[in-house]
Parts: sequence; structure tokens; C-alpha cells
Amino acid sequence: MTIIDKTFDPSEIEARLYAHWEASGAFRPARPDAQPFTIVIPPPNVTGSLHLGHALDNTLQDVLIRYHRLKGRDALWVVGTDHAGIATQMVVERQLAESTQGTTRQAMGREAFVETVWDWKRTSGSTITRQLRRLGASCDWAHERFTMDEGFSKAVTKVFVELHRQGLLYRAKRLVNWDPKLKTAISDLEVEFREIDGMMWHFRYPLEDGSGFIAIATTRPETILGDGAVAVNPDDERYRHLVGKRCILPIVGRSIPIIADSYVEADFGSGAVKITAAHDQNDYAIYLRHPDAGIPLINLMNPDATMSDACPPDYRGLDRYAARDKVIADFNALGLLDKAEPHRHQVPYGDRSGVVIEPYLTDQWYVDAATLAQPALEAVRSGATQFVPKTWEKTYFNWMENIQPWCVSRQLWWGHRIPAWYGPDGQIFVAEDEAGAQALAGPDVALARDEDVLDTWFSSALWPFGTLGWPDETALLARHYPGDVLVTGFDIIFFWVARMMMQGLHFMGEVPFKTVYCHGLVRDASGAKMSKSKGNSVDPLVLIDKYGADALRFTLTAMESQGRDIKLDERRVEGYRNFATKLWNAARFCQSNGIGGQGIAPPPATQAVNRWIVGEVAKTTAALDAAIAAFRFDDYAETAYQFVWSRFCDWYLELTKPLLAEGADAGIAAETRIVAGWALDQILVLLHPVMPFITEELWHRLRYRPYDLILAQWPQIAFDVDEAAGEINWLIGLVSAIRSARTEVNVPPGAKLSYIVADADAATLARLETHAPSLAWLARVTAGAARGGGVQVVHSGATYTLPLEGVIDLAAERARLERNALAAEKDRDGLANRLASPGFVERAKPGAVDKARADMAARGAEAERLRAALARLG
RNA sequence: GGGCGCGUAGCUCAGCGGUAGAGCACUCGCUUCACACGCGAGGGGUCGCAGGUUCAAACCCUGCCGCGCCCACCA
Repeated sequence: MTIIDKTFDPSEIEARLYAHWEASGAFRPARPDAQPFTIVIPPPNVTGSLHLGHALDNTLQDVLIRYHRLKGRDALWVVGTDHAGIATQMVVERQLAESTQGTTRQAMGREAFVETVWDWKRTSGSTITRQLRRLGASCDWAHERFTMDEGFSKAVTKVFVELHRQGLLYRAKRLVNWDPKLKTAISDLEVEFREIDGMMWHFRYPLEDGSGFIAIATTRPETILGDGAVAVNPDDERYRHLVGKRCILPIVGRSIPIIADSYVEADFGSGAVKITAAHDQNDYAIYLRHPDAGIPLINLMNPDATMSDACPPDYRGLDRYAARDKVIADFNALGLLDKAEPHRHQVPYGDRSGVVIEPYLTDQWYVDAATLAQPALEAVRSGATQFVPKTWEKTYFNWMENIQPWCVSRQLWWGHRIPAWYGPDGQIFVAEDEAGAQALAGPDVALARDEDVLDTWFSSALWPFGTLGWPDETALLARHYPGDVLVTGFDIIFFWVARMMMQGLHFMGEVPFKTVYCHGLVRDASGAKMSKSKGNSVDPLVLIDKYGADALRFTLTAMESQGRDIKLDERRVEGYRNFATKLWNAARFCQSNGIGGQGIAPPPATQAVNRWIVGEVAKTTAALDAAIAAFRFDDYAETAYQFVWSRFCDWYLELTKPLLAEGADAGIAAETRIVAGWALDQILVLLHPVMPFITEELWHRLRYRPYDLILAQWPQIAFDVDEAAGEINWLIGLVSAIRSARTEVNVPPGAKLSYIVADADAATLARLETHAPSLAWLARVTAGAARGGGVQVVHSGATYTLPLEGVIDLAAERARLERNALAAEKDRDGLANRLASPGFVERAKPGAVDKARADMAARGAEAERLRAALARLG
């Protein structure tokens, strides 16, 4: 026990407590007899630094983990980082370029470059994990993993080899999305389409027989150099006579066929489409549909999107956009440029590089995603895995039902190198290591390993079991797979969630997690997406420095309402910092009053206030349980906030002050100290999942504890307190009513008044007697003798008169009573109307009718009392 | 071209069939012995629009209007 300081300083306690928790092993699963509770973290990129999206994602996970730990589960939060192939390689390459030597990876060579990246990882790769600690994330750091650590790499290789052996992973030559800046293939998901204001050019190609021209329209003139056909719609009357003929490709001079394909829309452009099979997905599909047309596949470009040697000599080496200009100029010179018109259309960009993607014909490795998707679809249909909110299941289904082969090879150096070896004739040998490949190939075959690495998401997909030791059959794997919940942003459902589902089901035979909780994006206060370039991004660490980690966590939790995007306003963080201060001060007050009670079971209580607060703790606990069960983080925060501030601080602590005052009954005071201490302890437990630091600190400052709050026990209360609740709610209502009346007729706040009660029943009189000290303290009224008129307070079946010397403000009092009477009458009449309306009594639920009748009677009686009071005023 | 979501108090959002809620902001009081990052009392909404179902609709249905996102091979 330590004296609670006058002010709460989060920065002082956070680092100390976190280090203590981590060192004491509190984050590690250590309850072999308890039911496990498992979450795997979405591994942040090693290159990453904590942004608000991480802060939200990990706060929610930590709330779940800490809650279930308090509930007695054997909680494990698996943590680690992702090697993030492209992102990391780009970071290190940039550093090389900016370094004094100004070198490139090509100049260094592969081996040296990869070693440099490892060096970078060792020295700079722990930024994000340090920042997660500042947030308070209770991950099991002792088991921290990295997607390229030895064990995980073993899992990646094993999966590749197995899928290949099963025919679910293969090498093929196809059009891929080629990133000319990064000089690698990327998957469909890594392409983002942007709508741009471009141009569409119309060009004429002369018919081979000299009988005229056929006009085509294109947005990409540079690809004309690789045209292999012109296609028209088979039903297009304008072109029917040309189908089967040939035309001459200008500039190049090649003779190409005119073919018919229903893909072509007659009423778009000129109705005739140039076919460049090696540089356009649609054209490639046409090429496949017309194997007899002799359409050539001409690779026009080099990997950096300069024009290749397949182009006419004066185009070779030109950038693709320079080539575009030259094609237009050449057509214009030939008199074959019909027109150029503005055209708004979608252009593919690489999501990492930001350059225009080129469809490019290369050999790549593909995963047969359509086959793997089937069990993954079924698992969600059957409910083995459930999305929260459920609406994301539609998104998942829609994508999985139309899933395309997944290109998993990347022409990078940083990543898991593909375990495939090639013989002299190009035969492929896939094995876990070179010896295995050699065994497949035979002893004298010279082998060369595939130069490429795997898509980062190929390895991320194995995270839920790769981190637990797979392919070894470890105890950890047996105990913690499948996980309970995955918490992630909806934006990576395709990239990551779907792929974990596929790989988890395929290799483990079970879903990787039972629930997928998808949250939204964190935006700025005006709803704009946060970005560094826009300058509107808020650094969570700055917020933590300013308001404390607990305040930030509480804000994010309170604002998380089932997947909706969060517009973060710093004032909210400030507000919840105030809440932390409130809690701190409440604890300080308790400590100064000798309040302290330790124990899990609620202490016996005789006093209504004490019985009432026990009941409030019970109700709150149940509401918090329900909120977690429903993944309603906002409800959790809201419920806890209201309980602590509006119930415990505003009423309970105030109501106990008279009981603890000098001269109060010693027995009652003792009981109150124990109950208040117990209730405060429960508050610390209930708030701990969201505000771990301040609660742990208070836990220890209030008194000696044999264990940390993080490992305490969630309240378990079975306690019926209905009659106490009724009594205290009556008292709260009466105090509130008197305060309102006092304010409205401008009674000075400090003025002490007497009251005369009329028409009260015996129970009410008894309550007035019992709670006289509270009424004196909170409402500043004491029972007095009748002395004529004054302020009239109508409350719950009795009328109270607060006599005032020469009534201060008669007009205000009359207006107040009139207003209250009208409100009561309006309610009464509304309910009467409803009860009188045809069908209500017959068709409404019985409870609704009874409630309406009771409410109508109560409001009616109140109206009458108010009218009577008005009459007395004259 | 499909699909999804959102429009409730000045702001940010809950509520999703029974008399409109929270936080912040706002107004008026208050050096009340835990807390001015506070205490007390207030003001403020025809729940986007129009129909329909129902005894009863912010809540269910239909259609509009306005925002946002995702997916998609019209060159």
C-alpha cells in the first residue's frame, strides 16, 4: 500500500508496470487446467511503426485477452512480425541509395543484400514491438515469432512442397500483373484501379486486299506494335464481310487476321478491337479462344517497361509512354489517325510502387485457390467460423466463389526462396532442400534453384499454425489451434483471412479461428482517411504521451461499434483521460477514508446503500459479460463508464459520506468501509481489460496484494438486491427532484432548508427517517414543522413543501409547477389515448398493457398533486 | 455493371416495433472538506424524403435523394 498521489501521472506508471508484467510472466499461458483462450496477432510488418489502425486492432485484442484471462481462461496472445517482402526490400534499398556509398542491391549481389536486410531487421525491426508494449498489449513475447525465422520458414517450405505434390501449386506461363518499377509479378489483390482522365485514339488499319480500312479504338497505342489480330462482334453487320480477311498492321507491316468474338461490343468505340495477346488480359482470353487464328504472342517490353527487341528498331529502348507518343505520331504521319477523344477509364496501379501495372507474359508459380477455397467456403457457411459483424460473410463468399489462381512467386530477394530446382532442360524438381531435389533429379543432373521468393501473404496464411510449431506436433499447437478470435480490419479479409482459412483447413483439417471480428478504419475527426502525405495522421504515441495509454485505449474501445469506421477526435481522448483522473480521485478518496476490502465474494451488507451498490456491481458485471459475448466494445466502455462515474462516484460515494462522518454509527461505518472497498476492487477488475495501467497501479496502492490485478478474478456475484435498489432509486429520485426545484426557484446552493412532507405512507416516512443524513448532505434539507407555503416538490406518491422566507421567486415557482404539471398530463393523456385506441388492449403484449396502465396512473396522480400545489400558491 | 454500408441533438455515435439516448460542445449556478481533467441544474431532435404494413415504426417493406466503400475484362 502506498499513498495515492494528488495527481495521476500515466507516464510514470506505464513503463514500470509493463516491464513488471512482462518480467513476471503474466502474459504467458500458465493455467494447464483451464480452458485455453487464443488469439494470434495480425503480424505487423517489421518495417512498421504503430499507427492508429494498429492501436485499435491491438487494443481490441488486448481487451479480449485480458478479459478472458480475468475470467480464468489460459490466455495466449501469439505475437510476432511479418517480413513484408516488398515493403522491407524497398526500405533497405532506399537506405542503400541514400547511404554515403550510394549503392544498389544489384551492385551488392543477392547474398550480401539479403544479409544487409537481416542486419536492418536486427537493428531496426523492433520499433513496432516496442510500441505495442507502450500500448499495453499483453502478448506472449517469450514466444515471439518472425515469418522468416527458422521454424516458420520450415513450415513455408513444407506447405509449398506439399501443395505442389498434391497438384495444388504449379508453374505456368500466363499474363501476370507486372510491376515495372519493382520488376516483379504481383497478385490481383495488389493491383488497385484508379479512374483517370485519359484519351482514346482511333486508328485505321489498311485491309490486305487493298479494298479499304478497318478502324480500331484504343487507350494504349504503344501496344499496337504487338497486335496479332483485329476482332469484331460476330453479329455486327458493318464488319461481317471482313471476318476472315486480313489487314496490315501499320508501322510494323505485319499481316494479321480479322476475327469474330462476342466479347467485342459493337456499339463501343469503333466496334473493332485490336488484339494484343501478350499485353492485355481480355486479348489473351481471345487468343486462347481462337487457337486456329494464328495470333502471335509478342512480348513488347522489357521488365522495366521499356520497349523490347521485339519492336521495330527505332522503338527499342523507349519508355512505354514515349513509345505511345511515337506510335501516335507515326500513325498521324501515315494519315491513319482518325481522331483522339477524351476518355475516362480505369488504369491498374501497383499498390506498393504506385506505377501503372503492365500485363506481362511470364512464368510464375500459382496456387489453385479455387480448390482450396471450397472447404473454406463451407466452413463459413456451416458456422464453424463466424464473421462479426455478419455482413462481411457476404464479402467473403462473393470473393471466394469467384477466386482466381493465386500468383505466389515474386521477383524479389527478400522472402522465402522458392524450393524448386531446374534441370538443364528446364525440368522442375520441388523438394524441401537441394539434396531432396537432387534425389529427384538423379545424381549427375546439374540443378539451379529458382531465383524467386514467395508472396509475403503465402507465409502469412500459415500464421495461425506456423507460430505454434507446425509442422512439428507440438503441445502448443495441440492446445491452441484453432484460435478463438481473429481481430482484424475488413480491408485484409481477402489478403489474409481468406488465405488463412484455406491453408488452415487444408493443413490442419480445422478452421484457424472460430470468430473473425472485423473492425473499420480509423479516420480523422472529419472522416478523411489518415495518411502521412495528407498530414492528417495522428500518431498514437503522441496521444499516449499526452493522455496516457489507458485514455487512448478507452477511446478506441468506446468508439468501436461493430465494424463502423472510427472518426477520431482528440477531444474524446481528453474526455477519457478525465475519466481516468476521476477514477484516480475516487480511489484517493476511498483511501483517505480508510476504505478497503479485499475478497472476491461480496461482503454481507445490512444498509440499503451498501446492498444497492453490490447489486449495481452485479448488474454491471453481467452487462459487461454480455457486451464481450456480443463483441460490443462500445457497450463495454459505455457501461463501465456510466457505472463508475454516474453510479459509484456520483451517488454511492456521496451517499456513504454521511455514514462515514464523525459521530456516525460505528457498525454501519465499518460495514460501509468494507463494502466500498470491495466495490472499488471490483471496479478495478472490470475496468482492467480497457485501462490496465491505472487499475493495476491503484490495485497495489490501495493495499497490499498477494498477486497482480492482471491475474485477478472476474467478479462472480449472485445477490438479490431488489428491495434495496428500490429504496436507493427512490432516494436518488427525491434528491434529484429537490435539487431541481431549488435551482429553478433560485435558492442559493448552500442554503439549508427544511421540508414538510404531506400524504406520505408509513414506508416513505420510514425511508425519510433512515436517509435523513443523506438528504441533509445531498439535498440540503431537513425535516421541519409546517410553516405555510414554499417550494412544492412532488415525488413518488408524496408532496414535499420547502418553506421559504417570503418566497424568493413566486413566478418562477408557479412556472415550474405548471411546466411539470403539463408534462405529467401530457404523458397521462398519451397513455390514456393508447389504452383507448382500438386493438391495443387486445393485441399488445400483456406486459405492455399493464405497464401503460400503471404509468398512466402514476403520472395522473403526479399531475393532480402538482395542480393542488399550484392551487395552494394562489 | 454488380454488391455492401451509412444518413438520429451543434459534433461523434448508440438505439433497430411499445412514451427519443450517451459523450463532447452549449447555457446557468457553485472555492460543498476525492476530483474545476470537478460539482449541481438546464436548453436542444417533425430520427434524409415519400408511400406502405401494424393497435403501435427511428426501428419492418417499397421507391426516391444524398454520401462512402468493395468487386468487375467495355478496348
